[in-house]
Amino acid sequence: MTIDALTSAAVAPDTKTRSRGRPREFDMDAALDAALRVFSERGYHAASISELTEAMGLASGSVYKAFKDKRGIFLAAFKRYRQLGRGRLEARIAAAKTGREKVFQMVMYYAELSHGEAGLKGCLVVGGANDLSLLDAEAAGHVAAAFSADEKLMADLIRIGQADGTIPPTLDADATALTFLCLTKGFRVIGRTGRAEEEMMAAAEAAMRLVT
Amino acid sequence: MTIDALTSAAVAPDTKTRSRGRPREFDMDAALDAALRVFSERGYHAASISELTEAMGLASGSVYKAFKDKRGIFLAAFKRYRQLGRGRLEARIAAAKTGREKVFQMVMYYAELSHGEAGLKGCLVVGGANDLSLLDAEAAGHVAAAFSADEKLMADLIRIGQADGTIPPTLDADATALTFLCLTKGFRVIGRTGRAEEEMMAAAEAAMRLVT
DNA sequence: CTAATTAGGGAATGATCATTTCCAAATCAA
DNA sequence: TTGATTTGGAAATGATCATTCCCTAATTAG
Repeated sequence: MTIDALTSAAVAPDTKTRSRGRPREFDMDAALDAALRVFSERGYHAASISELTEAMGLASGSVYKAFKDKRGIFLAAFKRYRQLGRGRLEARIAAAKTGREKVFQMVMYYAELSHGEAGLKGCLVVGGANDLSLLDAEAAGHVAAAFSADEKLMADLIRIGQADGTIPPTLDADATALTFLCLTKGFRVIGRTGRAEEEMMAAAEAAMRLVT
Repeated sequence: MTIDALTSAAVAPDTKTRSRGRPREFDMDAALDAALRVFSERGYHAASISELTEAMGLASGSVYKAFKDKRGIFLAAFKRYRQLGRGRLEARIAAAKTGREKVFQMVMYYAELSHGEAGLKGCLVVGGANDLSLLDAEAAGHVAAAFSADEKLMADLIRIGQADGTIPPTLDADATALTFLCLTKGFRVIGRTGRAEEEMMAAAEAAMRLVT
């Protein structure tokens, strides 16, 4: 599934095309960054429209011009969160040379997001899985797609390592990819309780035994 | 921290001592089981008092006689959830002979909770970490204590394995215990998206490389 | 038996929530 | 310029939420 498929019709407006009428004054990306922060820290249900609008620097009326409803804000913020995160992750992976090192960089990426203050603020995808999986089938689909994308990426990296000789060819790449997926999402859960950087780094290092 | 320390004063009443006045008619444990199901499936904030009281088979007035407030219901349900889960986990571990097998049983315990319908319903501790970590310091403390207890238990099991020769003595028991903790809580997150039993079992098997 | 106490439950209560309405301001099409 | 269109924003709206009140019922203490 592509990330473009994330936005359902009329949930969020076009960011670029010039249309008639008064032009939008606020920066959509900045507003979504603010919204995403509120949703991530407080969770979907505890994030009130007043908190969202205040963080976004907009009146509620303006928000409802730009988004269909609270769910629409969430879905748009979720899409942006995935795009930004995926970009940062891919840049790190590209800089690593071997398959094994790419796997390590992916694990480290999530470990580094999961300690200290950043860790306390949580992950929008993990939060979405908790808050919406049984209540919103479409949102649940986006969450599952985000997990699947990570799982597939990790499986690809493992196979690269198996091809270049840095990961044993005998291990089950798909099963190990799911193990790594659970591990990295678990980092984000444990990170919400406030963990030291050294602890998370050590856990990431220990995890590399999975591909040894 | 002991599990007894979970209940703050006046949050939930004594279950046993006979007092004056009309005796309680409902079964506290059954009511808490119902409440923890609602909290686990819907999350703390999406669980309304009406849903809770309906599931518990009580009127709202009766619930507020037995608990201080919604938070009190949650804390009592959380305490019961931990007690029940810990008991089941310890029974499984006790049945295993070697340290390595005890570790495997602990991983399998969480893997089995994380597939199919049970997996979709989520984990109250993981949900608590997501819903309350930044909003309720006391609840956050209970969540952190639950994680710490699992982490310590896992570290103990690894050391048993290192002592009986089933786990390499060279590996870092504490770091690996945290890795396993993240992994098992990640199981519960991924389980919310609906995973097949075979997938989760394979991921649990693959995870045993961490102690190989 | 009577008074005190506690539980059960349904009907208020007041706060907060998501959403809508309405009007002024800014742009485009003609 | 004029009209249509869209945004910004403050105030209103109606629903839902957690919580309290109040009355009845069941028990214990004396």
